[in-house]
Formats: sequence, C-alpha cells, structure tokens
Amino acid sequence: MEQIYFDTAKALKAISDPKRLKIVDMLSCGELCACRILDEFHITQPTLSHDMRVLTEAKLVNSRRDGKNIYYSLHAERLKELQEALSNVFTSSPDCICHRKSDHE
Amino acid sequence: MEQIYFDTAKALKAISDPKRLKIVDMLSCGELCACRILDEFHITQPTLSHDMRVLTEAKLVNSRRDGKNIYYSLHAERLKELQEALSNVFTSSPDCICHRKSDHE
DNA sequence: TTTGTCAATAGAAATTTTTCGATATTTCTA
DNA sequence: TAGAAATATCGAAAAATTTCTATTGACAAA
Repeated sequence: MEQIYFDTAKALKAISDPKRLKIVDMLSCGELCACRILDEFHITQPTLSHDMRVLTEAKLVNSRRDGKNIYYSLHAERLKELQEALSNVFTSSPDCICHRKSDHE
Repeated sequence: MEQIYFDTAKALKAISDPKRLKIVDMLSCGELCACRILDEFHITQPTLSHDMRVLTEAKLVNSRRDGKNIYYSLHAERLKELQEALSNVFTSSPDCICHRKSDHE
C-alpha cells in the first residue's frame, strides 16, 4: 500500500479525538503554553503531555521552551499538506485503482 | 466540550486508518462492490465488512444492495462538511477560546 | 545551591480497536 | 426448493489507545 495512506492516516489519527481536535482549534489563534491549554480540560497534566506528544509526533504542532513553559503552535504547512492529501483522497483521480480491470467486470 | 469536536473526531477516526483511507480513495472514482474492494487488500471478508460498517456509520459512505452484491459509494456532502469543519479548526476564529482572559496572562 | 513550578517520562489499569474463524443471512440460479 | 455466492454478525484474542499516580527533569528565583 502507498506510503501516503500511512502518513495521512497517522496525522488524521492524531486529531481523531475531540480533545486533541479542540487543542488544534485553540492553537489556530496563536501559540499557547501547556498550562493554558490544561486549564480548558478536566484531565491531568501527564495526560495533556501525552496528547501534545501525539500532536507533535504527527508534526501537526511545534513546541518551544521559554523558561519553565513550553509553548505550542500549529505547523501550518503540515496542516495544509494534510488538507491537500484529503482533497486528493476525496476526489477522483485518473490513476485510481478502480479504473483498472478486474475479474468482476 | 462542543459537540462539533465529537462529531468531527468520529468522522476523522473512521478514516484515520490506511486501509479505510485507501477505500475512500477507491470510492472517489465511483461506487464499488465489496468483493471488488476486498480484492485490493490482504484481509478477510469479515474484516472488510467491519471496516465498511465503520465508514457507513460515520456517514462517510453509502451502501445499496444489488442482487447478491452490496455497492458502496462516497457520501459527498458529508465529506464536504468534514473538510469545512477541518478548515474551521485549522484557521483562527474570533470566538476562539484563546482570546479569553486567563490567570496566566 | 536549595526550593518551587512546569512539563516529560515510567509503569500500570481500563478501554477501544483490529482482526480472525465460525456461522448466519440474503439473494440468485439450477 | 436446494445449493452456491456475497455479505453480515458473533465471539474471542491480540494490539493499540487512553488515562491515571508517582516520579524525574528542567528552569528560575530566592
């Protein structure tokens, strides 16, 4: 199977959770520190840390340290790539598998 | 937490799998029967049946019976809605949570 | 350099997801 | 109507995810 399906699925999995989706939404207005994000949820600090790791490992979110705080922001380019990948999947393409012959036709 | 995050996350979860993402890609060229889809993967028939149920329950895919076969097709409107929901999440909005005051500011 | 604050990691329990073999259901055809 | 073909459902095992408590690590301020 083509790599693009694995890469796209991994990014989608990272945001296929209401909490992480809301975090991305929050970050869309600009960077926020972990403690600020934590305020919005009824979860423990390690749980948020895990969620942020999922988002950063999927390259959807950047992080930087400023003193004691970690600030998170969206990886805009990567998000755009994800949207484009989705558009490609959702719309017909000439080299689509379904244009090949099969025994069922 | 807002309902839109749950609804969107559920749809995303349905396609956050390389196999199901490829199935959507295949369907983007037009409807296909289950047996035709099964040909493309090294999985058993019950496994595909489960995957198709996930996609149809997320309303991303329609199904219809024609004789012995079940034909699947994309639910174009719903896919469009998903893309729009994602765009909203990815871009800044005036009522974003991060515009509210907090103790950290 | 000690102490307090913020975030990451370790380890574990609970839940969800994936995937299978076996079986049931639906429909066509002989 | 009996058998074959396509798909769905059941029940279970394995793997992945979620989320916690406890602890560690990084940094700043006193």
